[in-house]
Amino acid sequence: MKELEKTYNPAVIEDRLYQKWLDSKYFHADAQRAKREGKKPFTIVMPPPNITGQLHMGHALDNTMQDILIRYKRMQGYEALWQPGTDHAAISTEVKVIDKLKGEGIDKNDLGREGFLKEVWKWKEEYGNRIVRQLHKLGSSADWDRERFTMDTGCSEAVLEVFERLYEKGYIYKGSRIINWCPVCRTSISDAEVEHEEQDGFFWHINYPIVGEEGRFVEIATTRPETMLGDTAVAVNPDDERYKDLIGKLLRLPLTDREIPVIADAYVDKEFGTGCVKITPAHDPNDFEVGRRHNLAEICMLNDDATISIAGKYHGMDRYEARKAIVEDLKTQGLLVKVVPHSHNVGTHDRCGTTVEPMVKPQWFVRMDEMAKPAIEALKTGKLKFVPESFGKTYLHWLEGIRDWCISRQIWWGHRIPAYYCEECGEMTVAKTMPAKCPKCGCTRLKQDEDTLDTWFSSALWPFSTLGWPKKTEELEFFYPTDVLVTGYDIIFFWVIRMVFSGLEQTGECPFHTVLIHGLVRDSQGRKMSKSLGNGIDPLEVIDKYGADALRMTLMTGNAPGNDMRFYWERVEASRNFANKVWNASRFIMMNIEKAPDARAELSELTMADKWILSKVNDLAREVTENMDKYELGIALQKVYDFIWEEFCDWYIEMVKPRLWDDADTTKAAAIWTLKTVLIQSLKLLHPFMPFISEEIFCNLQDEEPSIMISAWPVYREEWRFADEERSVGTMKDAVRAIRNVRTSMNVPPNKKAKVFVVSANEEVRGIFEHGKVFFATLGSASEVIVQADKSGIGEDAVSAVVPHAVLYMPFAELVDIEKERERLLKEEARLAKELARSNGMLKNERFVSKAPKEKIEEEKAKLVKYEQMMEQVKERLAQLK
RNA sequence: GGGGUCUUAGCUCAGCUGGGAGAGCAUCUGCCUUACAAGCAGAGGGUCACAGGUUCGAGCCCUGUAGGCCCCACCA
Repeated sequence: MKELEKTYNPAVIEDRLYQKWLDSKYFHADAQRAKREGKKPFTIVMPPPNITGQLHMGHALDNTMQDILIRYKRMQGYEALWQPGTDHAAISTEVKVIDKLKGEGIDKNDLGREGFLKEVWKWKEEYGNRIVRQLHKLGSSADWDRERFTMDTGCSEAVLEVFERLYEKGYIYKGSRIINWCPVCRTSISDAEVEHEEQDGFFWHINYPIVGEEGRFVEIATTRPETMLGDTAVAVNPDDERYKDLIGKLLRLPLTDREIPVIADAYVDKEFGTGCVKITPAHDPNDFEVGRRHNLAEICMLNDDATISIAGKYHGMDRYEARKAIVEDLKTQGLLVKVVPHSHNVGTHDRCGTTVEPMVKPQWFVRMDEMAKPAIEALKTGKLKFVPESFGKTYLHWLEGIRDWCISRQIWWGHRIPAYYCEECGEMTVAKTMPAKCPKCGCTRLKQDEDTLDTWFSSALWPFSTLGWPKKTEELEFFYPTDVLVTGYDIIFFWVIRMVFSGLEQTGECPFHTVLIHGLVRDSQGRKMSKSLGNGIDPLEVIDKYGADALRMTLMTGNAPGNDMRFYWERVEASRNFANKVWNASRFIMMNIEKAPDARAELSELTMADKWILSKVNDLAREVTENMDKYELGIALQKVYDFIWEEFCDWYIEMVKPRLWDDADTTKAAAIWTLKTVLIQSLKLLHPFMPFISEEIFCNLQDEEPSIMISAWPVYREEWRFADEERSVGTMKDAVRAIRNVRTSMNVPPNKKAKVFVVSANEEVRGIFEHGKVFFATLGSASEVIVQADKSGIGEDAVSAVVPHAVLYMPFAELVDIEKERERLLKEEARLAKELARSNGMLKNERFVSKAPKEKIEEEKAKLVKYEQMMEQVKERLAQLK
């Protein structure tokens, strides 16, 4: 056992302990060993952070929650695997490396595909592990020996396997369809990657002249006038009486030499706008559908960088530049009817914020209709659960309206699509490796598809690809399906849903049974932490200043699943203070153990107080376990906190002090044994939340076990249940509080000790107070405690306090203020009267007595008796004071 | 347009299956009491958004209203 410093200093302890845990392989899960030892698996896959990432508060929260669950289950005797790894983060990484190269004066295209990829891998080697090291600082007990990367050989193999399987099943197809295009990143993106934001814009009303009818026009309204260059029709509702005669006629498309037809389609809303809609099949998702229904041409009028591709005046202009010019020209020609302010939704790319352009391009898609079904079923049958449950609705809602998933990206960093084209006949072959020759014409010149896969395609396989799938590994067999997935509500669509349908499709199993959702960590004003606002708080800074335990505790207290939270430094301080409290209580206990290193005690030798606290910590273990099992981590931590600070430190330790100070006390050994036992139990319950401080104290406190993290989680023990002692100490606490109250209200200085008379007609109660005498000295500044059945020997100059079943008298002679005491008693009388009224009201209510459960009625009756007795005492005392 | 969620002490938030309103911070009053002033003891402070309903009993369940936040959605 070592001497501990006076204040807790996390900095010197945390790195050392983390290294010890790593060296001891405590984080490592082993299927073989587990099977040998008959252990059951408990598995969590870590959401792989991007290799471009830096640890932020979201990661800190996410990983703290996972670590808590993993440490808890590990202590419960499960073979707990926390599978870590990183994500290649396709677009994010590519953009980052392009930027870096740009800074060095290098253009991506000059390097070529091979050269560029080399640069990205170099970048990954250099920076890709940064976030992993940062996760270490947090205390994450992930199995780093199994760390994976979405583009390592195994995960890539899984990607190829899945792609091939889905292609052969017809679930993956290539087609020319309308997709979201990011003109800055120059790639397609999926629907989920588009963020909609409300923007103020305009409605431009434009006249399209009717061919052959001089002076007659069709008025359309648009928010994107430049797209008219791609118009191939104007549509009206077939039932719209106003335009019936127009259907089939031709219009002259202004600013072009083209003529376009008026068509009828039910998609058009008669009530909205002018009732006439310009149709641009190549640049609007609705128009695209209309166009396909009517066999309209799809005229692409934009280049990949959103400049105008159509030959003529506007060629090469940026889309917004062109918009201005076109509006100007229409005005000049007198075709612009009016401009109306109009706010509408604009889609932007979530990575770069650029307004996306819908475009028709040949892309790869995953058909979703069939695969969505089992994923929906999984939730409905309870195979999959969300915590909190309400997110299940979000999940269902999205799956039920799901559209095909665009998986191809026009970037280089990522898994290249395993499709090969014959340069001779154009035949396409999908295969894991390049075929030796074209299966159709036998030509040996084949070329791989240029596109790569959406980064979420590989992370969708994460729960099983990391365990060796498609190989039937021992790990996969033992640890899969995993148990809990912890993540923020913001990536349910991106990731959770895709993991579920991929897992069900490829392995036949739901990849996890529970999805534990957390919210966002916001700044103190409730704003999202963001780079642009500069309001982010670096978790590493918090760890530096206050320790990882304090950060973890801050993130876990007062936080319910799925709810956002705000970050306050004051809360970190409160957490740090708690760590210090634990530290000092332990220091106190160790000092006393040193004085009596061999203290041991049998349960029968324990005093009332010892049994009380043992019983309390026993209850705590049961309750905390229940909360943990229900994922109520915040509540569990709150209970541990309250127990340690209030019950253990403020009450028990104080109660025990006189026994420790008295060399002749025969119950000293029992006290020391109890202190140590209760502390160890508390530390174990605290460990998942605050792993470092609990480990440090645990190891200093005893030599039998090497680490708290592999010690056994406390279970409820019948022999530690002491209901009588819990009640008795409850009575004692009431009495002590009453004494303190009286003293404070009389302004009695703490150093002025006073005799306390306890008067109770109840023999049992007198017995309790006799037992409790010891700790009245420190807790109630009592110089002496005299327990008796009546008031004999107590002078008129004593102050009184009524507690259940007893009245306390303190002779303060010169300090006594009859008026003040009367005030206190009257206040108490009023309070009791209220309680009695409530209690009586309930018990006299026939319907309550006949319908309420028995134990509730009994409970109420007991309260009534207690209050009646106290009321009697108060009245008696008041009468005396007259 | 659809869905979700929130409204509880001055501030930030807990409150598990309905059974006497809680925490942290802040405020006020005493204390350097031999583990801890990052502490100890005490105090004040709430028509649990509003209106109905179910129930013996509602912060909790149901309906509606108001306000806030979020997500989804192809009204040009």
